[in-house]
Amino acid sequence: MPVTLKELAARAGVHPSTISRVVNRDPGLRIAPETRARIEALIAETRYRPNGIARSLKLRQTFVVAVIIPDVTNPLFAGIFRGVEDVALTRGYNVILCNTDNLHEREASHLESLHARRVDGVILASATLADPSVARLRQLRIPFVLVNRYSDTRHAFVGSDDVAGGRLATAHLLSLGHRRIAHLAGSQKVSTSLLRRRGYLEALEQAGVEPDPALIVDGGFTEDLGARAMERLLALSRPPTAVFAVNDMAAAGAQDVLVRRGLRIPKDVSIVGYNDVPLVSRLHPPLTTVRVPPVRFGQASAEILFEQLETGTASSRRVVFQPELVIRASTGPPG
Amino acid sequence: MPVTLKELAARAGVHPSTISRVVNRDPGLRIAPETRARIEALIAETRYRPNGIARSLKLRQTFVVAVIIPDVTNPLFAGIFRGVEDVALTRGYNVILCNTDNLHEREASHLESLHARRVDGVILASATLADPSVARLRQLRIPFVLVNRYSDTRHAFVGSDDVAGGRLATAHLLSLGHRRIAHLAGSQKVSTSLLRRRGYLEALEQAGVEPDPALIVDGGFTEDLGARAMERLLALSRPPTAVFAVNDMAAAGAQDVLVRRGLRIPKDVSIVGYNDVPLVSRLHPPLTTVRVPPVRFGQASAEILFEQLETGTASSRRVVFQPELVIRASTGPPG
DNA sequence: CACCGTAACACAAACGTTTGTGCACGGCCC
DNA sequence: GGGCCGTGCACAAACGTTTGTGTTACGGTG
Repeated sequence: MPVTLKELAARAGVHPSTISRVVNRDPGLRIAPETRARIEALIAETRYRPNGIARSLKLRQTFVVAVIIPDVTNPLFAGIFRGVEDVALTRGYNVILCNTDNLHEREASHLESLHARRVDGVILASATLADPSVARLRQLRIPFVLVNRYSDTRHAFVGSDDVAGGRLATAHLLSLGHRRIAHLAGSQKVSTSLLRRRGYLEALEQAGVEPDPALIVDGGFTEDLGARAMERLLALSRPPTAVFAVNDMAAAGAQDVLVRRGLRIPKDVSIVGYNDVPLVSRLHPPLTTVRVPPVRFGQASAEILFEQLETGTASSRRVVFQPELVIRASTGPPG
Repeated sequence: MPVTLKELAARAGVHPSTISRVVNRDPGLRIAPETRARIEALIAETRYRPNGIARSLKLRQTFVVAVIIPDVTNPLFAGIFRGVEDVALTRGYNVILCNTDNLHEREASHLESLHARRVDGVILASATLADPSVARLRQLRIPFVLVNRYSDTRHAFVGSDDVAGGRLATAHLLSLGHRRIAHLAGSQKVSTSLLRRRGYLEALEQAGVEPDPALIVDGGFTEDLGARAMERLLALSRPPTAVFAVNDMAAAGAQDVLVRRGLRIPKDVSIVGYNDVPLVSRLHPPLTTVRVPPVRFGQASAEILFEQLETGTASSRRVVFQPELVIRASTGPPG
């Protein structure tokens, strides 16, 4: 049971409020130097730390923010978290991490819990399009910023230009001479997937190649789902010569089935991923991918959040980074 | 500004304590069915959620635990986090995540902050041998459990048998015929590194091969450090025919320099990693490694922590999992 | 009819802070 | 010597709960 203000006050022979003021360096405090010295000595001696709970209750501020993501196990989201933690620490904040596994129900349940805890703000990386959770956040008047994905364009958001990313990847394949380019799309309920697909379509159109619906397969974000999608593509009468995957894990899954089938990459099939997560540069062959800066996502979103906390007004700032194509050995001219 | 107990009480025409008791389903509460109905309707209508801060202050319990790890970006620690979050959620707990980057200072600073917040418990995955933070945790009387690494053997701990893991990896290489087996050791300040190295030495001894100090190079846990260590090994007059790395990232780094030098794996050099993180199975060649169950680490440690919270007594339970060798294509007989 | 038990609540203190205001005392000025 | 001002604190309310202990009214009992 740690020391309390009252106990310190009793030992110092002063009123608790006095202790409080020296702890908080109240600028309006007029105090005798010797009294202050006595109190400070006592504080140091007892290693007194104010009870954050009581403090929060009084101040109506918890100095805690939460980040909600689909899954930390995904390096993209882990990076985002690092970014927000970085800036949160400099402000004396701690951060609660919530994984949703892309389940709306879990997201909603986390939200209620975070509300009950009165977190000062939320950074949401798991938003789906028209996500009911963001409506709830507004209703609860919890400051928040969307990151990586957005639910609609009215809210503060930081991410990257996914349309441009999709275009980048697809244009790269087109420039290599590919015409039958497949797309391993993610869930169309999330903005990133939707936009990358749009970028894909735009690039095709711009190159004058007619998109083939059969070449667009809705998969998911995991190795497993990427692999299954790839299998469906290979079953086609005219399989693609290249595939653009919605993320690196799906690409890795696809790559795996290609290798198992004895197909050569990029000779038989070129492949490009998205995110540039660790180790994809060491795949066989090293994966061409679109790089985004997850840590900066986190930092920027945290900064916007704190801005909101300071001004007390919801912002609708949008900061979008430009993705970067990193060309490795998984792409080449069609054989 | 959310509804408070008092407001509800006023609107329901009862005393706040009554509302509190129905919210908390106080078993000793005798209440008129109609009053209860009225209150429950009001609760539902206003979506009232008790202020967790006030609750925590009164109950002296925050229902928050913290997980302290070196870096979430490492899938091992991400997995541990998922494990603890899983079980924490079922108990109505949220979890704060803290990254230390293996910096004692950051660890200590996090600890003070967590103490000020009065978290109910801590799960520490970043402990070094004789870690001062562990001493501090005891001093602060914060229930905690060590995971993956330990600081000394007196405290609750969950992890795996790293000596066995080191033996497993080394014995595998020995059985393939290797005699000059190098070890990319991590920091000898952390138990995992120390123990894996011990396992390595034990296996050598058991096989009757004299360990060569030149073949043991202290590196670190990153790709970069693994790469540099590998370079030093290759500069030796008699380089090793196999290397056992303290973790997968170091192994990947080592693998990269081997490939760049035009050496064939496993023909020229065999390599084995540790942890079996995602994608190492898709490296070129797929990495032989020692698998540990990070999520179960997290779950088990959380369960021990909650056990301590319930009984109110510090435990010194140790649960250790047996690591598993998974043999892939990065290991083979010496060429 | 006095008494008691019980149902159905109300009361108030406490958790550990923060902060606006109040107050006593001493010194200075005129 | 009275008034005034500044210094150095003390006082108390408030933040939103929880919970042990009253308190009231009513119905039943002997």
